[in-house]
This record gives sequence, structure tokens and C-alpha cells, in this order.
Amino acid sequence: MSIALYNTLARAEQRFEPLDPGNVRLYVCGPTVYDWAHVGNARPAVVFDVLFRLLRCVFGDGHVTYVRNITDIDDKIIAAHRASGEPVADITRRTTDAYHADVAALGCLPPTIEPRATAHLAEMQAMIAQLVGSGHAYVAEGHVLFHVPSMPDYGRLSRRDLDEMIAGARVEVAPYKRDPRDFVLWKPAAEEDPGWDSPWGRGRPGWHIECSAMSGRYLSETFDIHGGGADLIFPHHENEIAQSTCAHGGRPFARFWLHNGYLMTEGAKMSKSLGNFYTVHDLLAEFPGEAIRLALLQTHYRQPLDFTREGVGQAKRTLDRFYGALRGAGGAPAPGSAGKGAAADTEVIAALGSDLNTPLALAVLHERLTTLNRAEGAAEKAAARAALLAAGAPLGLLAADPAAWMRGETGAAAALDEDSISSRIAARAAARKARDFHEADRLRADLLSEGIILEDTPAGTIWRRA
RNA sequence: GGCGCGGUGGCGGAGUGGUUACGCAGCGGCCUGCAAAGCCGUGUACACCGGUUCGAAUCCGGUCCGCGCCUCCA
Repeated sequence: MSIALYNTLARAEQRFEPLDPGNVRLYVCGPTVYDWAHVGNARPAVVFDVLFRLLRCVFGDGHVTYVRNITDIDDKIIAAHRASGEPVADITRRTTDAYHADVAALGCLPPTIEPRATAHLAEMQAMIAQLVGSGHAYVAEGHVLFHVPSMPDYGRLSRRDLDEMIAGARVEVAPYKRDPRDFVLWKPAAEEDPGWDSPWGRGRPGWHIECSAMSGRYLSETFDIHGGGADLIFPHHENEIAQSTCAHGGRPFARFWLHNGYLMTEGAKMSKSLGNFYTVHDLLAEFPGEAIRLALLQTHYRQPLDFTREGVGQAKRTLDRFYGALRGAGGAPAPGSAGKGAAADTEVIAALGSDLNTPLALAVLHERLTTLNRAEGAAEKAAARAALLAAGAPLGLLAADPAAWMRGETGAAAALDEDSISSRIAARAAARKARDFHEADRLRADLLSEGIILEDTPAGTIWRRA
């Protein structure tokens, strides 16, 4: 099984071979915990969860190390603290908990390691000291700055020309900088703000250094894949490369750089002022997490994605088809363990191995669905059902209990009075038997108005939530 | 201005130098008391203009349109 991934560093698809098949190492930039996660945060979480699952399928569950950080020190967090007065530690803990709940609802596996920036100040300071000592960084007015001209290869990832970057600069350059392109590794902290003692005075780390320090700590100097949103290519990832490479004596940093595409909502750039800024938390009140996940995976990860409520609604109805077929196929429900023990679907794996082509993988799922719907007899149905579940597993889909899904229990919808539904279905059955179709249709219409759809099957009438 | 990404049928959305993507919606049929679900069948496509080619929607050049990034936090 070969995997090809689009490497931003090469601007081309490349065959992926890990440095160590016994320990495939993946780093993804996680959230800054100051506010609810929005769909723009959800996309990389879901996309790289699929990559994690693919790597586990190909190299074995225990042979992939997935690190996703939590940025819990940042100017936005301090700004939130100043605005509300809530202690910084409370903000970050509360927001981290909410993030965990959100991504779990989206069906994302926990990463192998989830380091917090504030727990790695020692590593960051050691790296900064190393950069100062080797002449790649300097101290100025309480700041430590990375000196960009000290790295001739700077700009390779984002394909930026060093000279043009100065010409295009539109922000006033701080006077203490030796070069306009230099960026902060450490900056002084105001007395009332969070800060740590350091050889350069009390302060806090710059934005980029945490990822360099934590990836080095958990994945070593050179590792396989670094992922994140395309908006991080510059300056964040460019600066990570500069810091890590220079601190590591020029040895390579991440070998593959993967970036998910931008996200729009309702046809426009995501913006709070336009009112199209969806938080995952709000969406989960309206849709099952799996529907949001499917809506995100229906577009290839590098393509721009226009996220709409209509799109999630359609994804929900698509899942209704899958779960309806699974429910009809019988067998013991296996919540959370779909595909476990079953051989991975080679067509799905091949699609995902082709630069995470999730839309193609989903087309395979639809083939498996049709096969299941055509299946006759218990044995054939059981085999088709297992095949569909095995196809969904690498995508993190179809792991819920089908019966619970069809009853609408997997979303945040209000609980139903099942006794009332059952008694009215019984009343309708009696009316049908008496050929009182007028009454039977009235009962069915009644239920429909409450969001309950009836289906008459050879085995009796079943219902589902609209 | 610099760098980069994208424009596929009513909608969503893959892919490929010559062969059905797939899903939704639509239409016809089977099934059904009627529906629903499912199954079978079915139509419209590759922004524009040039070029390369036996042949391009797929490669090259240009144009138009949409979008993003261009830092040191304010």
C-alpha cells in the first residue's frame, strides 16, 4: 500500500515513506484556547484525524505518534482576560475542555500526545538560548529576535523572496529590529500579564517557538509530517522551519508539509460581522457531529470549502441513508467499534492514500451502500453490512448505533415519547387491517407533523426522525 | 504591488490526453392500499481566448472572475 501526499514544500504530490515505519511521526498545529472552536478550526482537526486513521491502518495502530498542541499562552488569551476579568488559567482550561468535547463529537480520535505550551517553557527557552548562542538570534530591548538573514534558505516553504518581503512590508518596523523581517522569539511581559523568568527578563514566548520546541521534544529533530491550515504557511510555519533548522545545526525539520484549504461560510469569507461565523458548539446544537464531519470530508482537504447549513443538512440526510440500511441489515449494534477486527477496505485505503481523496473514498462508501441494499438473505446482508462498516472506519464514519441514529438520539434533539409513537403505530396498523386508510393516513400525517417518518416494511412498520 | 489557490452539469463535488465519477434534486419504471425506504433506467458539464496534438475539459500561453497570505498584536 503506497501513500502519496501533496507536499507544500515541493508544491507537488510525493510518495510518502516514513523515516521509521515503526513510529510514524505527525505534528499538527492545534487551537489557541481563548474562545469556542469554529468550523475553520474543525476542518484541520477532522482532516488530520483521517490522515491519522489512514497511517494507523497502513502502519499499525501502535506505530503512529500524532502530536497536536494546545496554545494556552497568547495575546488573544490575554485580551480575553482583560475583557472579562476571568483568570487566564480558567479561560484556557474551560476553552480546552470545550475543544475536547467538540472534536470528540466530530468523531476525532484523541492525538497520541497533546502538549500545552505553558508546560514547555523550559524547552522553548533552551531553544531560544541555542539560537542566540549560534548567532541566529539576538537580544534587543527585552526582546529576543530571530535574525532572518542568518538563514539563507528562509522563505522556501512559502516561496517568498527575501528582498520582496521588505518591499511589500506594510507594517511599521519596530526600531529595535536589525532587519525588518526578524521575528520575536521572546518578548517582555507586562507586570499584570502572565510571564516567566528567563535569561532575557520576565516575559513570554513568541507565537512560533512553541511548535518548534514541542515537536522537537516529542518527535525529535526530523520527523515525517507537519500539518495545519493553509493560512499558517506564512509566517508561522516558515518561522518554525527557521527556528528548528537553525537550532538543530541545519538538520531537516518536517519532511512533508500538509495544508488544508481555506474555509468560507454561506458563500462568504468567515466573518463575525457577517454573522456567518459558526462555532462547532452552536452547530452541534442543531446537527449530529457526524453530519458536520461528513460535510467537511465531502470536499478534498486542499480545496476551498464553502461551509453551509444546507450542506450539513444534506450530509445528515446522506447519513440517514447509510444508517437506515445498516439498521435494516440487522445484526448486533456495535457502537464505537465499527470495522474493528475487519480488514480495511482496500479501495477506501487506496483513495485516502491518494492524497487523502475523501470524496473518492465516499463514492466507494456509496457503492458499498448499494451492495448492502441489494443484498438478500441474512448471510449476504451481514457480509455487506460488515463491508460498509469497514469502509467507513478509516473515515471515522458510521460508528454510531444505527437504531439510535434513526431515532435521532445522536444529535441534540429533544427526547421523544416512544410509547406514544408505538401506540399510534399500533392504532394505524389496526386501521389498515380494517382497511380504514383514511384513519391510517391521518395517524401517519400526525406523526409526520411531529417529525416522525413511518416506513412500512415486510417486517412491520418502523419509524425514524426526519 | 508581491506570492499562492480556485473557477466542472440545477446544486454539491472527484477524476482523466481518447472510455459512466459519485451524491442530492428532476424525470420514467418496479414495489406499496397510498406513501416512505429501496431497486432499475435516464438528461444537461468541464469560465473565456489562443496554441500543442490524430484527438483537450485534461498539457502550454494569455484573459476574466472569486479567494487567501504579505509577520513581530494593535
